[in-house]
Amino acid sequence: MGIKDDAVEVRAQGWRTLAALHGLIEGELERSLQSESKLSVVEYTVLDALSRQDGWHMRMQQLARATALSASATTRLVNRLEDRGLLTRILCADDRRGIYTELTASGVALLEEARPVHDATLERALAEAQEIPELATLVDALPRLHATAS
Amino acid sequence: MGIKDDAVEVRAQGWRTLAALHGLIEGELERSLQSESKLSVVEYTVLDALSRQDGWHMRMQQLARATALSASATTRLVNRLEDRGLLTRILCADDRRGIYTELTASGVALLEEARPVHDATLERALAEAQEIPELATLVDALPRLHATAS
DNA sequence: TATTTATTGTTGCACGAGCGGATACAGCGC
DNA sequence: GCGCTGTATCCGCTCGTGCAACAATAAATA
Repeated sequence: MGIKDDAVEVRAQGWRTLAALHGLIEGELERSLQSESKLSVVEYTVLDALSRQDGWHMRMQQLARATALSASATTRLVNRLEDRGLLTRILCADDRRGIYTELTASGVALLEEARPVHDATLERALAEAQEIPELATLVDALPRLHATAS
Repeated sequence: MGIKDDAVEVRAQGWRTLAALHGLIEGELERSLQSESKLSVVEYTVLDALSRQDGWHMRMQQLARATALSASATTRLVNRLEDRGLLTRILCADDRRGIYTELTASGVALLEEARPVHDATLERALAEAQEIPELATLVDALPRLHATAS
């Protein structure tokens, strides 16, 4: 086993840990968001991303990248949310091929209702993960990624 | 914004980063494994997990936990792999309710063919992620999770 | 200016995977 | 015998994919 093989194995193990933690958290978020706010994790992600965007709007492609979805899945996702009145489509003034998606008032309201649920679940899931030896170190590392500028 | 609110926001941001990196890596793995070995990421995960297991066998429930899948999804997943001759089911001798899944020779062969593809893709995906500022710190942190005992 | 080419987004389709719930049954421990 | 656990199977549902066709607009080029 040379240094090179080690690197491969270290990467693989890191990936397994990442995937395991991701699966755990996503599972819990899915359950709580679904039962409390009738939102899937992706849907929450969209609303949240929009709310953190300047002017609360985003183009379809940005959205597709932010959610790691295909173009058609993104269209349908936005359709679902639009049907529920949580966001609207707006034509870009500058590039009229483009379409902005923008939160509506009730979208903002639902998001603000869901956010505490999301945050609490996240906290709980991370706490659980910390009890699992393989995941604990990653859990510890997460908050250090974006050190708060004191 | 007190200390408490900061913690919430730091967790949320950590989770977004984790999810983004996970999505990126999984997407690339999915494409390369699918095209090179006709395996999905979950399927590869199962084969890999089995290969790293003492005696190369695992019970359905362990598998369900390892893949973050439901019981019924696990059954179907194992069915698919069994139909392709990559693993077999074996009754537990001690607890005859339980079922062990075990790699077959051709399962091992396929895994060994797929592993380099997997590892190379993982390396490439991580390199790509490192180019993305929001993800770079997490990418850097990953290999440090399981420090090689020198 | 007129014509081509590229980009952005939508839609329809066939297909596959996962889910929860219900059901069934065998084997375990008491 | 009884209740619990481990597994399989079936159902209807949702959501994802890739692909191809299409419209509208922008950009490039002749």
